[in-house]
Order: sequence, then structure tokens, then C-alpha cells
Amino acid sequence: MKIATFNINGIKARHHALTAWLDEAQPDVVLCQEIKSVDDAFPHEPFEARGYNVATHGQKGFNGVAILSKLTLESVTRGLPGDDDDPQARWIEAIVMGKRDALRLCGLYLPNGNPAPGPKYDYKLAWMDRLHARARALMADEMPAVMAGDYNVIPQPEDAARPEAWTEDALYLPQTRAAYRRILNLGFTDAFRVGHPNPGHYSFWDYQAGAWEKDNGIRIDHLLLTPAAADCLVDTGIDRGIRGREKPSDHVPVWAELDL
DNA sequence: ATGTCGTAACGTTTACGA
Repeated sequence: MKIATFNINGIKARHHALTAWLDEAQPDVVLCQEIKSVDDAFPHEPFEARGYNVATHGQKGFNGVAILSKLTLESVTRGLPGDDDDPQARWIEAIVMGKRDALRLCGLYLPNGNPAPGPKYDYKLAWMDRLHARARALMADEMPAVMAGDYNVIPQPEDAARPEAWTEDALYLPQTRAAYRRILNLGFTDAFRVGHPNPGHYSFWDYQAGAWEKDNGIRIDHLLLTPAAADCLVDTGIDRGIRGREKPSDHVPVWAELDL
């Protein structure tokens, strides 16, 4: 089962680039972020025509997550537990049946948090606390699970081309990285790093200042696996080539192949 | 070079978020 995370930065502007990549990469599941669309406006036809089931959790203008899946989506839930008054659409879950085992899918768009300090950074850290609580519950469940999405966290210096440029940024502040480690330390595996321990692998390049041309990137899109899911890990990759195409997202897909 | 995108709205331009 090939599972990808992809921050598409607006479905209206990206559905052609997205379907072109789907046709090439043939993922079974895509966890999408920043659909920037309400549920009713998200186009189902181009995906259903390719055999994907679609589940969305959107809002007007910003944020929004979705799951595209060739496998039937069961038990879909929307919204990260822990704050019923949070209006931001950043979390969606579903269960799919593999050949042998069920798998829980969690798609997330973690708050950016800039500028830090400030209310946006406070919201990021509070959201990460709620994520930790949900992650701990997933760990306690026997069903294997993957939490994948745009974490807006640069975990380590080797995850940035120029780490010194990010020292004051909400994506790399010590408190951000500590909150991320606290989740990892529950026992999750950063799927991409298993087979790629070396630096120089990025999933985001800013539109500004020629970041792509200079390969001035950061790795902030992650697939975290519970131990039962990590046991099934076969291969991972980053499809960086599509960043150089016409009208690209500023992120590229990161994927993992699981044998289950 | 404060450099680019995508989206929304009292829209042919500005504001916001990233």
C-alpha cells in the first residue's frame, strides 16, 4: 500500500498538477493538506474517475485536509480532538483494509505558528499538545496507524539547507522541536529517515527568492508510523521533481510503501 | 530586491496567510 502526504496549496489551482502526479505515482492513498476549499467545492470527479474515494474536511479560504484513497474509507472522522471550539480544519482520520490488516490513516496540517512569539505560536504549541494526546491514544490501540501531513516542523539541522536561517522561525524553534520529539518519543518512526539518513532531502521550497533553483529547502512533511505500521515499511521517497513543473505547489509529495 | 503564491472580496486591487 503506497501512502503519500502532499500539501497541494489550493485545490482550485492544483487539481491538474495533482491528477498528473497521481497518474504517474499511482499512490493508493494520498493525505492532502491546504485544500483551501469548503467541502462542497472540492472536485470529486477527477479523482473518482481514477478510482479514488474522496473524504474532505475543509473550510473557506484556508487550511483544509482531504484523503484520496483507492481503498474504501471507513470510520471517517474530522477534527483533532481536544478543543471542540477550534474552527480550523487541520485533521482527518479514516480506516482502510489492507490485504491482511486494517490501517488507521491520520492526515494533519499542523499550524505554521509564525510569527513567534505570539498568539499564532501559542496556538501551534497548544495544537501539538492535542496531537500528542491523540498520538498516545493511537499508540495504545492495536491497529497500526500512520500520522502523515505537513507538520510545519524542521526536526533537525540536516532537514534544512540553511538551518541558520530558521533559528527564529516557528518551524525550528527549540520549543517546536521539543514538542515534536515528545510525540516521536511515544514510539513513532519517521518513515522517510529509515532509508535516508543523509542530509539534503527536502519537501518544501519557498516560492520566494529562487529557493527551488538554489535547492534552499526544508523537510517538514512527515509520515510517522506506529511500531505495528513501521514493521510493514518497505520503501519511502520524496517526489521532488514535480517542484520544477508549471504551477507547482511549494511542497512535494512524500510517500511510504507499507506491506499490509 | 521587503524578491511569490493562492484565496477572498463592496474585486481590474488589496489583505491575509504561508
